[in-house]
Amino acid sequence: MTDPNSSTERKSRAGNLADGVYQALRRAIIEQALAPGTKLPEDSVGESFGVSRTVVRSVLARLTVEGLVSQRPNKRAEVASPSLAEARGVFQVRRGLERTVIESLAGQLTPEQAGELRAHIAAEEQAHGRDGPESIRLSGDFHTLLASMTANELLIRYVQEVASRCSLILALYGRPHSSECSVNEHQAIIDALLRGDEATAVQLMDEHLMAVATRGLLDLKPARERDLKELLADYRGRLTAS
Amino acid sequence: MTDPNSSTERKSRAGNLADGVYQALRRAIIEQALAPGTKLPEDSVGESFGVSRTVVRSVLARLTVEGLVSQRPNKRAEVASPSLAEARGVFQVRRGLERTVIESLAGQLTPEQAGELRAHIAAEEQAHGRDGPESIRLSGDFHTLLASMTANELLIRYVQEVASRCSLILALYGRPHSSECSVNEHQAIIDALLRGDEATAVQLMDEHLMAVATRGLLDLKPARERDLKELLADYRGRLTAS
DNA sequence: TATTCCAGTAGTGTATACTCTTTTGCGATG
DNA sequence: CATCGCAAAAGAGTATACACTACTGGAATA
Repeated sequence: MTDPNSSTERKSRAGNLADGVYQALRRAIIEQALAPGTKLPEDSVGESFGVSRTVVRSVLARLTVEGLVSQRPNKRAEVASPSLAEARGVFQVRRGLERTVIESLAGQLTPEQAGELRAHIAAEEQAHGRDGPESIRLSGDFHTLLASMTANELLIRYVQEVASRCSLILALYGRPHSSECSVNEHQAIIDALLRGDEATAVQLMDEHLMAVATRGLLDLKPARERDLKELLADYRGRLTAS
Repeated sequence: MTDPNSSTERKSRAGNLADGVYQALRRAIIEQALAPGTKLPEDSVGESFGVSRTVVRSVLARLTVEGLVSQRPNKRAEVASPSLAEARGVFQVRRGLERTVIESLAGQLTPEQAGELRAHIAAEEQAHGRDGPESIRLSGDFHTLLASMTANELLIRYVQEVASRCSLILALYGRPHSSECSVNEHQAIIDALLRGDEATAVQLMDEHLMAVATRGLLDLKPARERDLKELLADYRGRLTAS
């Protein structure tokens, strides 16, 4: 073992290290700690988390499938930087997917689920001021929370995936805090949903996503260069974090 | 190397063995050479293709993501056997996805693309009689062909994925040759598409998918037991096949 | 000085070795 | 005869070793 146990990482009986590293790396990318284009050599990432290349390799493969990392044969993996064309494609798919979510949820929500949604919105409002990674994540989580209520495994996975990709896209092309302004829109959507007004809900969601897409379109990012290990330092340790 | 070169496998300069094995295994599953529930131990599969567990591992991971294989920690991987609930979920997602495909294609097809589609339909009619794996595959390929014309990478991937899953599902729950009867439906869809009649095309596609879904609902499959390596024998060799 | 070539280095692709978990088969025991 | 337990075998999780590819920088050359 390269590094028996460092700081706070202690996952009862390890089963798969991969999952932990996956979560951490994924968050690091989505929360924009790792800018698009950042190189991710297998060894370096492995050292950062204290695992071998084998593990990192599988994680990178997974993230590649999800479009957060791009990998070409014999080349170092890097944080993906989707083109504008790809970005448009992702948003188009997302609209279709979330339409499906709405359709299967309209008028079907239990009171508990309604409560969960309201609580989430409250949290979003709370984090409204701060522009930290928190706010970015919460905004995306609204959509995955909604999706998770469909109990449709595949739909959930797909929505998660497009939501992740969108975070990355907004990081690349979006204005600094473009995500914040959508809290009311979220609110309006669940209102329609709870009324059972499917048509309106579908339309609101569609408009919301269009708005999010068009809100992000400028800003090329200066993207300060920092050391990879330093950037990842915050993400080891909490391997099972939220 | 365990097995330097066996029979016809010669991929110029190998780059990634994984891709070849992936294609082969995927086809084996989709064409129902490997029945749902078939165990896929890493070593055995590796021996079948003359590659190491490392490679097989990555392939299985990939197929797991795509829902063709299911893997639980410390358990042997096996060909997935989705539940009816999951099956329904897949079809629901598929409908949403293909709706998006139609929407972005209506009235946008070039003459060449139209020709390609017609050619495909012709091939489907040709294979109509034989119930071989050929027919199963062609039927699914219609949808992926259509998707590929959107030039939306993500949409293409998702459609491919759901189409694969659906093949598996029909293998599990469908009647023997349920896929054949849909050639006319395919025809009607591209007709509407070429006319630029988006609304009709969307509706036809939706009905088509509903029909495919409901056509498959009975038959639990006897599933003859055969030796894994024997089953896979046909699939090695042609690592870059169509 | 600019350019080409080559060696050294960094990094991926693949195989294999080792450890730990799960399964399996068989003998002891009720 | 059933079943419980345990040891051997099978298999997954992980690390590492080695081979091959791609990048880098500098020396030799024009």
